[in-house]
Amino acid sequence: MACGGAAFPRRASVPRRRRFQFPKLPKPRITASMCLYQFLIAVRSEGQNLTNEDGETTSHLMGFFYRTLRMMDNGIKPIYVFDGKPPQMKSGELAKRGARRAAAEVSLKEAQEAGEQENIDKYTRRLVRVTKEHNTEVQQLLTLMGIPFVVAPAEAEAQCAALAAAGKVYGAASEDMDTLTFGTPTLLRHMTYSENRKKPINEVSYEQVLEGLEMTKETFVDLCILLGCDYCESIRGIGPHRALALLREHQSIENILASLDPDKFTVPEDWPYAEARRLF
DNA sequence: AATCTGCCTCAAGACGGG
DNA sequence: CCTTCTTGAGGCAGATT
DNA sequence: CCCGTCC
Repeated sequence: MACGGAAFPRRASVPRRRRFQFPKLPKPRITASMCLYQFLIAVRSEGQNLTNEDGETTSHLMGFFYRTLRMMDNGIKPIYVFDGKPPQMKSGELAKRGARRAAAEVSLKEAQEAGEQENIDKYTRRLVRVTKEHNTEVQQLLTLMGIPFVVAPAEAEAQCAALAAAGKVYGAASEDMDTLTFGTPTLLRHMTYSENRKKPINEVSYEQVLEGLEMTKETFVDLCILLGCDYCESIRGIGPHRALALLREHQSIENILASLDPDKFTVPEDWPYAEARRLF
């Protein structure tokens, strides 16, 4: 999502390089849906997913199995969090996605007709879709492995943040900055990066972010809304820098709106920023 | 001149032998 | 009625100050 | 590290 790293000055995060690819931490929570996508897209051989003898896909199971073992080897006890019902999306976003998918389908067909294997692989990956069965199968695997998991009532990020805030787990592992907006005390980024990507695990402290930005929880939430979260549009022409500057000056979206030059910036009609705020 | 925003595109795991 | 669901990073052009 | 293989 769009609450991107660009919004956060480097001092707000605490990078830690470790000898192992995972830190020695007790119980981070990990959002599972993105893992599913990654495994289904990446775990392939000659363009095909790995399968059992009946032709059923096993890429996601391989991925979860080995990654979880690796974490256990490094002294981490993960708790996976699955998304509950899908988030209600903006209709514009949905349309865009449909268009992208359709474009990929056309490109795939062209590649197939031209016999361009490289492009066939590329567009096949772009069309990967995670099903309910994939989710169920992974949950079954985790059960058999004795690894706990939770199915969130709604968004996994919110659930992660809630349990981290309650002190049940060390932190939330996610690439999604919304997790921080939901109030996770500790956000672990790049937790699932493979070793060859050479990225250090990034431990972000909510408190230090607020301190570094000199913001309160309330202004931080407003900042994320201005940057464009999953729940509502952002204001065209206002990106990270202006959003930060405006909030520094005015403290809240209401105050900003009151002083914003309507000739320069167009605020979306019926802009539901208050609803978005309530969700965080 | 130096920023800043927005749009485009791409790529996405893990293991182990040599 | 069903097929549930993606996203971050980096590069670039053009607008803006 | 590189690259074939995992199913």
